[in-house]
This record gives sequence, structure tokens and C-alpha cells, in this order.
Amino acid sequence: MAPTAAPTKLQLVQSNSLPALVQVEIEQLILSGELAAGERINESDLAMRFGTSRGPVREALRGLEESRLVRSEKNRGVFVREVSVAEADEIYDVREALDQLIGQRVAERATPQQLRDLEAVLDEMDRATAVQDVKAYHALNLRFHDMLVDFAGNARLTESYRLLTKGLLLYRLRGLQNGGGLPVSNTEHKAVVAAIAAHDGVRAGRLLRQHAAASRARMHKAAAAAKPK
Amino acid sequence: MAPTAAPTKLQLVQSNSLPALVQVEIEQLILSGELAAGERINESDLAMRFGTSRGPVREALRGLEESRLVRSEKNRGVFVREVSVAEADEIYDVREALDQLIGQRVAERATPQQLRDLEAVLDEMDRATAVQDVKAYHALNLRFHDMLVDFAGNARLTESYRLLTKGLLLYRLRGLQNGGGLPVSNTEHKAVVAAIAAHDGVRAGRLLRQHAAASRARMHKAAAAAKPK
DNA sequence: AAACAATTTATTGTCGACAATCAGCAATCG
DNA sequence: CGATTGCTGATTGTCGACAATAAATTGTTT
Repeated sequence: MAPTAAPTKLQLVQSNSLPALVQVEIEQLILSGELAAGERINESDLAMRFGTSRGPVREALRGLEESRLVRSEKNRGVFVREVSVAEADEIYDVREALDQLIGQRVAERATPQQLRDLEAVLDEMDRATAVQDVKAYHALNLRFHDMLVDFAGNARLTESYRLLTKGLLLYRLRGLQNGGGLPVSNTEHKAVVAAIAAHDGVRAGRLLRQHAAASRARMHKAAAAAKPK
Repeated sequence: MAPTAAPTKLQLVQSNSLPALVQVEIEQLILSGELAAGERINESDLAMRFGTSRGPVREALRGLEESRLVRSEKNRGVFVREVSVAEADEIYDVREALDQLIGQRVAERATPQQLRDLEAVLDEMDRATAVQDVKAYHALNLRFHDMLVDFAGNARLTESYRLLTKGLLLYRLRGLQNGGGLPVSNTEHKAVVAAIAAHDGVRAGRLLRQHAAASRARMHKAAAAAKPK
């Protein structure tokens, strides 16, 4: 396997081209919420900010458009995408199917070391739950699911899954981030990991799918609470 | 609803920007095999060909890179992607999961009109099989699965699925397109449509997944036959 | 003749400039 | 007074030119 340990920034600049660098930078801006959903993106401003000309920025935006993080209107500019509840619902539909596949594959292939890594994250999440640190829990949750899809050992699956979850992330940023549900969420995680440890692919797949479905239900609940209408 | 009937060319030029147009054009070049897998793409040549400067071409290539149809090496250029058997295998793994979801959803939502459309394509495929027109069958097969994912009524699912199948298309172009198996393939199609007509989501999902698995097996068989070693 | 070094050529990467287009406002006319 | 028309500033779309890099070629030396 390639040395995935810690690619230095120098290596990044040498291997990746400038537009690629700018693309991940803008992506961070969007995912962190600094560029709000729906907001229009000014090419010149970004170019200034990164110390480049508008060319690389435009190329980066085209990449982000393809990954559906922005949408582009001719002669009007590119906008940070807004993900509606309906669209998030669609994403969850696909995600549930993929999560089932992920659970199954991970249960079949997980090494003892990978299992230990998963359990370590689980512990950290327990600690975050104890102190009600929602932000930390959220980050750990992302990391947990990221590890799972990685351990499934299918690059295309990883790619599809990441693309999907990015869209979900965009929705979550709309402010209606749920409050409760952390303990129950982690309980579900533990059940999944237990099935993986038992190398029970069918059960792990089913549980991970159910976890996604529960997550979707929590989203709906939060949305309904935020907008009683 | 907007007039989706027949978008005139004028509307297309007005709504879509030049880089987007160039992108689909290059995509056609790749999918048709005019730009062979592994081949290096010359920006200036393409720009000349489309009568634009290199800017729009570069933007289009960045989009194609994001959709994994090309890969890009810094200071060396962009290359049409080659999809190995292993990678095609990975894609099929994901595709099977999505196909199951597609079958289920279509069985739940399909309208009588949509069912008739599907059956019409089935008939055409029968006719293509009768005269051993592999090329026509291939095109119809793509159309059939395209219709299915559309009828599932989930835009994100469509998007993910199309992205995946494009990769598969790229593999098929490597020449080892199977010869036989057309009749059996269409028999599978018919079983799927029958389940859809019965609005039996579970069965349709299972059958469509099995169809994808069988298709994968046929690919392996063809690959083994082409390269016995 | 083979291996290495220097040079040339082709191609990509980046930039600044100009043209095209749009949103907003002001002036005009009914 | 409202609507329409014509400016105006800002922003995007596109281009041609130049710099940086890699590949190919040639020349040189042993």
C-alpha cells in the first residue's frame, strides 16, 4: 500500500496542481460554512485570497460543480448549493443502500487492528457524549463513517459515498443541526462494530443501514421542530 | 412546470455555458472511443477542434476529471482513464447495491405509461437479438437501464448510477465486449419488468441485482476468454 | 557504439486584458 | 404615478501571450 501516513504540504504542491489545491481550499470554505449555502461566489475575490489569477479558481469551481457542491448560472456566477429536505431525503435513500454494502464488506474484511481503531473512536465519542460536546461528536462521527467506508476496501464505493455525504453535510450546515440523540446514535454504532467483530456481514449490513435510516429520521424530527409551519 | 418538451439549440447555448458544452462533447469523444483509453489528450488540439481557446477546454477537462473519466498528471497532461478488471469489479459491487434499490423503487412508483415504455424497449431488444445486432442491443440496453433509474424518481440516485456506469462503459471500450449472452440478458430484463408490473418491490430489487451480478459474471467470462493467461 | 550531457521542441500552467452580459438605478414618457 | 427605456458599475466569459516544465533530439565523450 502507498504511504498514506502524512503527505507533507510540499509533496502536495508538487503532485497536485494549483487548481486542485484551490479546489480543496474552496471546498473547506464551503463545508466550514464560511461560504454560506445559497451565497454567490465571487471569482476575483477568491483569486485575490489565494494569490492566483481567476483561471485556476474557475477550473476549481468547475470541479466543485461536478461534485455538486456548487451550481452555476451562465453569466450570473456560481452559487453554493442549497440542499433541501427533499433532496437530503433522496441522498439518504441512496446512502442507506450503500451503508448496507459497507457494513457487509467491512465485516468480511476487517483486520484486528482496524477493529481496534473503530473501537477507539467509539470510546472517544462516548467521552464527547458525556460532556455534551456536540461539535466534537459530529467530527468523530464523520471520522467513524469515513473509516468504515475505507475499511470496506472498495475505492469506487468510497468515492460514491463521500460524494453523497458531502451533500448531506451541506444540508446540515443550514443550521438545523439536531441537539439530542447522541447517546442513542453511538449505541447504534456499537451494535454495528459488534457485528463486524463477529464477522457477521449480513447483520452488520442490516444494522448500518438501520443506523442510516435512524439518522434520517432524526434529521426529519429536527427539521420539523425547527420549522413547525 | 417548465416546457421540457424539446429544448431548441438556442436555448441550450443560452443556458449552458461554453465549457459545459465542450465537456459533453469531449465526453462523447471518450465514450465513443475516438479518444482511446490511456491516450493523452492535447488541449490545443481540442481547442482548435471546437474553435475556442484552451481556457474552456481546461475547465471541461477539470469537470471530466471529477467524474473520473480522465486523470491528470501535473505538467504532463490529462489522460483518458483506463478501467482495469479489478476496478470494474469494484464498480459492479456498488452497482449491484444501487440496482437493487432501483428495482424496488421503480416497482413502487412505475406508472402504466412507464411500464409500456419499458416493454417497448424490451421488444426492440428482442428484435435486435433476432438479427444478432450486438451494437443496437448494446445501445438499447443502456437506454433500458437509463429509463429504469429515471423511473426510480430519485435525482441523486440517477446521478450516482450514471457516474458509475460511465466508468463501466470505459471498461467495455477496451474491446473485450462479450459476444453471446444477449438472449439470456433480455430474459432477465423481462423478469424484472414482470416484477415491476406486479408492483413487487422486493422481487424487482432482487432480480435487478441478480441481473447486474450476472452481467458482471459475463464480463469476467469475456475477460478470461480474451486473455487466457 | 553506448552512455551521458546539452539543446531544442512541444505542451502545459498561469496570467492580465478585453469583450459580453447582467443587476440596479435614473431618466423619460405615457 | 407607473412602466419602460437607457445608462453605469460590477462580474463573468473568453482569449492570446508568456513562463515553466517535461520529452525528444542532437551532440559529445569515452
